[in-house]
Amino acid sequence: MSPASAAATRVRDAAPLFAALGDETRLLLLFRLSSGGPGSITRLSEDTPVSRQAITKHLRVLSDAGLVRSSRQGREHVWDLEPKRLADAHRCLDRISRQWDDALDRLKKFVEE
Amino acid sequence: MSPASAAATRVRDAAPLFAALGDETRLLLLFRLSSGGPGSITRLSEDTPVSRQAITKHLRVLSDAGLVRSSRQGREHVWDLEPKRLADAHRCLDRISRQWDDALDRLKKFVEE
DNA sequence: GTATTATGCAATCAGTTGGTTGCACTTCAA
DNA sequence: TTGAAGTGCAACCAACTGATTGCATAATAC
Repeated sequence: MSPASAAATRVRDAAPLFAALGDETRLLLLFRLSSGGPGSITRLSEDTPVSRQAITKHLRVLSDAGLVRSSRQGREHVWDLEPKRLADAHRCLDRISRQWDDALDRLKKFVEE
Repeated sequence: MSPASAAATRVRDAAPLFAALGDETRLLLLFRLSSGGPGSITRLSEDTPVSRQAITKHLRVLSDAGLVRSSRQGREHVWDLEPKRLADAHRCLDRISRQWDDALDRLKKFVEE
């Protein structure tokens, strides 16, 4: 695969992920889940100033991005982090960080010349 | 600072960054800059299907997020990555990755119990 | 069974976003 | 100096987003 199309693939994977992470309420939800453990919609809504419906929508976005998942327990929907996709996301971030390192090195050398 | 407000601060920093990264065109621009070096708006527009004005707007978004900067050279505006902010972003990604690692560990232990 | 709780669905709304086009302005080169 | 090249600005547009409210539905508790 050419470098250009490799970048394109990487970008198609990463952009929706970043987009899902690019909202304060959603990030707070993720932090809430990662430190406080799983929770129902109602419980997750209690921590925030926005309505339950708004939280539902945000969970849907995170779910579409594969970052969380839900399981039905009685009348409750319990949401939690999705380990597999979370690991994917982590690798994705590392890869981009590494490429940025390379870019920083390039800039550094450029300045030194 | 309490854990909750620490998370809030982290989130306020990270969300706009992720939002800026959450678009294919902008990510491609960043990869283009990190692999191909600095370039004028016209040059950067040549690689993409969208108009020059669209690229200008995306560069503005990236600039607001502190990820790129421009310098005037004659009638051209030359854009390049912003090393300092890029390093900040890198650290931010690492911090979140680490927290996710912790969350994954927690999930793992939870499953094993 | 009936009230309560947890959730889903739909309509609505203002604001943002990603994109375009047209025109004006500055700078460079012949 | 005159035309071409590189940008900026402004208006405009369709689509998406984040959020709300009201009502319906399903499960639980008493």
